[in-house]
Amino acid sequence: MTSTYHHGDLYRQALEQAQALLHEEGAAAVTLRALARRLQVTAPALYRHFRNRDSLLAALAVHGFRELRRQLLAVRRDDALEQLTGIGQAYIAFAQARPNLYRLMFGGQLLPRGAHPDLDAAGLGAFAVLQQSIDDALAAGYLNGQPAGPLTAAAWSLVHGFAELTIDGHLPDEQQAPGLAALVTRLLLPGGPSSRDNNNP
Amino acid sequence: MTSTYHHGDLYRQALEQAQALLHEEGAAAVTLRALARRLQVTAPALYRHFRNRDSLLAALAVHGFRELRRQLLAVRRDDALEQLTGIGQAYIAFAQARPNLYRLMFGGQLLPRGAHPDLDAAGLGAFAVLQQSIDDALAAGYLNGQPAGPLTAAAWSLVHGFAELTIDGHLPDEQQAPGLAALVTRLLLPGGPSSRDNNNP
DNA sequence: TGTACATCAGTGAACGCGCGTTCACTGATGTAC
DNA sequence: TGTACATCAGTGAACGCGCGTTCACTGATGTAC
Repeated sequence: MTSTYHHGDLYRQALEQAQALLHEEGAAAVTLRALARRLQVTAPALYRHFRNRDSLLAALAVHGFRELRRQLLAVRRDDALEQLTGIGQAYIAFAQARPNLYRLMFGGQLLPRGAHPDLDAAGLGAFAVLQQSIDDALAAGYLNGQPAGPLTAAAWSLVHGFAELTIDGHLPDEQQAPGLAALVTRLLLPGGPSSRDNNNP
Repeated sequence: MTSTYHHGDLYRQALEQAQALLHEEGAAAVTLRALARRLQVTAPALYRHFRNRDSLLAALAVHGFRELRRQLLAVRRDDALEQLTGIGQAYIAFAQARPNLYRLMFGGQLLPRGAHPDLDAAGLGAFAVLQQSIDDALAAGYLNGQPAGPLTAAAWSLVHGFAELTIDGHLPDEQQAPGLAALVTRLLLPGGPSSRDNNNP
């Protein structure tokens, strides 16, 4: 029992510690050896649970996308337009709370598309929530009936761009980011924030 | 003369080949040794021209920001609103033409803010062009007089987000990206593309 | 114009590092009878 | 209930790799007189 042989829980603990490592030091620091040190286990032991380093990273990203989807699904507002902006803000909050995870998920360099089918599916799962809420807003008569495709691309671009710019410190006034996020997500709406209440259908 | 001693032009050629290496294989592949191989020179020779690897990468990013600024300044449209969307599209085109350079410039992990003053200044120089064109659009009575700060953040988020999503292959319909970029940059405008011509001041 | 010499910009060998991964192994666990 | 044995999940040593960087050096260049 005191022996570390047959740890019993290594897979779960490895994922947990890999998430911590990613959060604290970024994707480049998530090496099998560093993870093994953290788990007080030899590095080859990890090969019982992960095919190689790449699939460890892919597993982290998959978990990230599923958690993102969960958080977006948790947003519940009565009005379809409020729902849409709420989802946008939840999206931004997710990225700001876990910048290194978010970079791994969207970095593009570390995890080439197509190499990990699970990963692609998990990404689409998160994307679908945003897409649905745009469809709902359109069905409710909002957004001037603009075509859904470009609208979705624009909405996603806006929140993704804002998230990345803030977590990388590129926006000058980052200190006021919370309020800024709300304003920014509303700017996409017809007429902008100042006219939101008096000229919608 | 046939000797490689006193190459004479190593700094310029090193920058050039480093740009090529970055473009072809990404920032991780820009190592001093790989660059030296490409230049048919020993690695320590590069230390005559760059303090270390990090400042080589910083030099690449600085050149990137200056080129981006140049391309944004080259946009010239009569109407202030056309100017703004033109700049947005030029921005997106820059990122799509040099994805690896763009990732290096905005990656955030590779080159921490504050470590390279030249780099921060070059970044602000590019940002200023976008900011100016928003100020101009506001002065011309466009954009419903919304506050310039959030507007600038939103505009930058939109083009940055769209650029990143497309170069990383995250947008489903990437094949139609050229037309999509035009549509997306117009969505920020009051009323969206369909009503752009008939309800502006 | 010629020569001594300082300086500049390369070379070649070497350092230590951490990494992913493979290999033969061994101790712990669970199962069939 | 006890035992033989297959299987599972670790260990420890080792491999080869490419990297950034330092060091003492040397060949080429330019300048002062």
